[in-house]
Amino acid sequence: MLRPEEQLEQIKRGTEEIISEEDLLKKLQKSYDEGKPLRIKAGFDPTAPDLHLGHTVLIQKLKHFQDLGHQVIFLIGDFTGMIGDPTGKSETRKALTKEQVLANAETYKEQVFKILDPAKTEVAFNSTWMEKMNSQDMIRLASQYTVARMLERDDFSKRYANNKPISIHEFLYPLVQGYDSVALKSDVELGGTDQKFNLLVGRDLQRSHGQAPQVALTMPILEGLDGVNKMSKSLNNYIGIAESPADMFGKMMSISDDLMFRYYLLLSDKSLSEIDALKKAVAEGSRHPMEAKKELAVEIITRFHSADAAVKAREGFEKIFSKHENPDEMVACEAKTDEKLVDIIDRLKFAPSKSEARRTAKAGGVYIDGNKVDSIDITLDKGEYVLRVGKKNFARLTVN
RNA sequence: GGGGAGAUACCCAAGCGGCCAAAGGGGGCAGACUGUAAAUCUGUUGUCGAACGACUUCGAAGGUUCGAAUCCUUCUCUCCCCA
Repeated sequence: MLRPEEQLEQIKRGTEEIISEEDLLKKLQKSYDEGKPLRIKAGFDPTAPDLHLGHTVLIQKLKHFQDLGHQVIFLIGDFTGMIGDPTGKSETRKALTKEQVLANAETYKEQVFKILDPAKTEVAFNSTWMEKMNSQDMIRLASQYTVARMLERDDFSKRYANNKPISIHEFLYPLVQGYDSVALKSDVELGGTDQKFNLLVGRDLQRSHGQAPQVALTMPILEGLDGVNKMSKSLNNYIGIAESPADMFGKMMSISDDLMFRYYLLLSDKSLSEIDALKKAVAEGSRHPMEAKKELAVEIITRFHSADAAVKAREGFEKIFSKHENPDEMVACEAKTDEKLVDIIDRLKFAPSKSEARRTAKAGGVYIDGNKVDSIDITLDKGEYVLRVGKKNFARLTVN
């Protein structure tokens, strides 16, 4: 085991805030002296079954703890998922059904073990203890916090100020999450910066239950592909870790240069000094930003797929977008001479509706063998064609 | 419990009897320019239909009217003030 100071150095990398560093060092020291691993908790709301790079910022940090020999607890908030986390939301979330929550939790586990070692990870569900609580217990828990303190929370106070509804049950969310820390006797809890409030509630509740308060460690929130909003499935600005190498590569290349360095900082395994050097080289013009971006894409794809897949994704991308050639693999589609092009596009689901397909064509986004087609209310003669709709949709079309 | 305001398309937001498939902005999509960058500019943005057009949509259900997002009734939801 590494010495506490060295451990702290590794843990600190990339973190937003540690409350408090002093507490953490003490806990690390104690763990070191007694040879007892710390209990590291991170909770996940099972609303989104597909993990994306935004989630991995945190999971990577869990991995760091795991590699240092500490006990990682992957907490699935199946109970809280039925409440719906109000964090960062401008509106009340819809509650999930029990079935949805459990199904989502399964997919979660599968994906998270691409990063964490399943043998060294404790998986917990907060319904285990929450469902045993009766109404009295719940009220007792609720009595430990005040409305004024709840309203200190940024998203609550904003909603309150903007005349937006806040349901009472949303106040329970931070309390339950805090109580999870009591139930798990966690030493450290990890979360995004938006979780800071919830993590701190955990400290308070632990204290009032006679436990040493956990250290709250927050990680920065990863911006989505738009570079503004946080990466999330509902905003459709994410890169899913289960996505194909080609999709990952394409999405990675579409981010701005500024965002690329942000991604380097939070996602790459490169050391901080390497990243700084790269930034400098790009600023001086000795490195092309596109090259740096491709490298990052390759690194990420290698992590979730393989080095081989990453190289192939890069080659495929260069072929289509740099050399303007057709991709190696295209959807094959057969059609008859009397089938209209609109219907073929509709059948291939290259557009959400036929009207949309017509609009795309009118805007010049439909190509046959590289030539723009302005009307898609046409039929094709017998033969082989390459159909392209928009930037990404290609099909090998056989008309007979 | 009493009084007031409100619910419009993916989001914000105008419209307050026909000219409303519904202004404007954001976002999305496509094009130009590029590094599939970003920024900028242009077009477009309910569905079906080649097109004339037809159909569905302004919280929900009824009603008035030749005609309703707009008026009336009931209901659902939200916010504010007072208790």
